[in-house]
Amino acid sequence: MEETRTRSGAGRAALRAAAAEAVPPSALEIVRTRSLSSLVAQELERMILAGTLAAGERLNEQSLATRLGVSRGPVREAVRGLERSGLVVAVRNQGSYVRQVSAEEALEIYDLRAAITGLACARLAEAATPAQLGALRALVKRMDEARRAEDAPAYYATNLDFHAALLAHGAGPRTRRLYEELGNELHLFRRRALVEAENMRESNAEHAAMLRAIAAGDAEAARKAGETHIAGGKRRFRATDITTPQPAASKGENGHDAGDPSSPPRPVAGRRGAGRGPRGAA
Amino acid sequence: MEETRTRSGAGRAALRAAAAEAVPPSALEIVRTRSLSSLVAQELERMILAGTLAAGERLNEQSLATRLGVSRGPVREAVRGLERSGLVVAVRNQGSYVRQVSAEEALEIYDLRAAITGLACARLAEAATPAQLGALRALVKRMDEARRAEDAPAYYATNLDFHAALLAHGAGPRTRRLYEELGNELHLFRRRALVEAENMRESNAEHAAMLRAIAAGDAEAARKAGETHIAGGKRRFRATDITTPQPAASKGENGHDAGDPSSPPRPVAGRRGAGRGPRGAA
DNA sequence: CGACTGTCATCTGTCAACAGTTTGCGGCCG
DNA sequence: CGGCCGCAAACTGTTGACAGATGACAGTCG
Repeated sequence: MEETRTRSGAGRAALRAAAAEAVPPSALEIVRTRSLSSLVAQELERMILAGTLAAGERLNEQSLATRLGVSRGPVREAVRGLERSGLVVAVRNQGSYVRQVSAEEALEIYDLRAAITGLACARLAEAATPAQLGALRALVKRMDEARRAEDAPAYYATNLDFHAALLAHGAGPRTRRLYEELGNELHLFRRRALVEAENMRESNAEHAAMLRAIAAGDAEAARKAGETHIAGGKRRFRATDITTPQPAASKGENGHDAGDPSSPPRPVAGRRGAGRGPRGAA
Repeated sequence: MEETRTRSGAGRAALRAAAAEAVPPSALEIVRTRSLSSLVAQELERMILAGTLAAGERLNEQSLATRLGVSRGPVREAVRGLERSGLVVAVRNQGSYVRQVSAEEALEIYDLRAAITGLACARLAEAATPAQLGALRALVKRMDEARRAEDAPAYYATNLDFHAALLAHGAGPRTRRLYEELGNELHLFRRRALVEAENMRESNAEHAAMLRAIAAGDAEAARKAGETHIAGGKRRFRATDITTPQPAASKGENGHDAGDPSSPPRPVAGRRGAGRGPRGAA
């Protein structure tokens, strides 16, 4: 394809249309507010979380730019942002790769989410309104119905709503953003399906326990119930993932210090250039 | 020079040899490893945290580029990264500003750090080695000496070491990074001096309590002690900052939902362009 | 004397081009 | 026949240049 750098206007229009689809309120208005870089970043993040860009995959700037109908500049800026967010890792003169989250990191993220959920539950136990409690109860009830009907997708969706409501009422905006970012990182685990796997009965029983403690105004119990719930998810996650190194015995030296925080630049699958291969082939 | 792309093989070997030899210090070698964008980002972050770029200050891309001796491209990429990190906020066609952290956000960050510290303490209570315990004890002892000598700077530095050691032994790399980022954000509070203000006696007593619980292997008590310590810092912070809205009475509706997560683009002080004024005037 | 509008300089957003490096493939020598 | 060298291509890193927008000053009208 030779349209690499010819008509950028058409491509941009395409991007605008794609971006406008998901947002009913205004059309070209968002373009006046958001810069191309941010739109590209949003789109890349969506692609990564949706799996269109798989974990470990290499990001070709030129290809992405052409695909989105923009120049390489905005793409580079967006990738830099995503790098800071921890969604991609970059190696100089080599390229950027969608980050791969190891099992250890996934478990660590579970711990963080547990702490945050516990924090929100404790806050909620101290200052929850009857309306908020009612909303949470309704969500638990909906999950129970989904569980009875064995409707896993519905349960999963409502579960997300429940946790979102928990954070919305019991935590500030910064905490919510952090929780969301951690959730996104969890999606980069090599087998993301594990993240969504849940034992509905066990899980919802824990939800109910959290709610009871919150309603009782027992901050300490609520915090613990929240932490336990996420720890349960972590346990179910670990039980499913056979390759996870169970820390079982070695309690002495918890060698957290080893290794890089982000996964190394291992090229993984996928070749880079086609060498001197025929470039005109269509 | 016409040798642009002639002997890449020999040049490569030579460069590799040079790279292998000149490992210890840092020369122009870092430039070969890190990209300009990352270096600029690092420098900007340093400037922001050091106060060279004050909170609310506007970032002029051209000025920064000239000052750092690079083009605007790397600067823009770096700023995008810092924007994702939450250190700056950007408004389209208007510029980027060093983020201003409100009192509410600062308090929220304190809560998050408390949860993280509690997590690390609990982990440590379950799996701390005698060597780690000894190191922590030594730090507490050093702080006590600094307190007796009323050497606030020394106390502050050792306090940082103590918390760093806590995280290094009791948490994973992701947790440590998060803790550091939250600390950086705290530095963006309008009166950053408050963050560093500590009641040395009270603070170190809490350190000792944390250590006791960890040594006793009581994870729950250790977690609580860690949380209490940061909560104490939060309390001291709030007591000093008179403008903080004490949530005292209104327990009913905790309206966390209001407002943007990041401070608005308020232009704050500092004019932008000089208009059509005489530019040559000295 | 106050409010409004026109004009302009500065800055950001974006694009296109240049330079350097890494990498794969083909050929050559041992 | 295997390993090494050299070439070539693609890709990233960086720079410079161009358009659009923003904000402010200055003149003018009510």
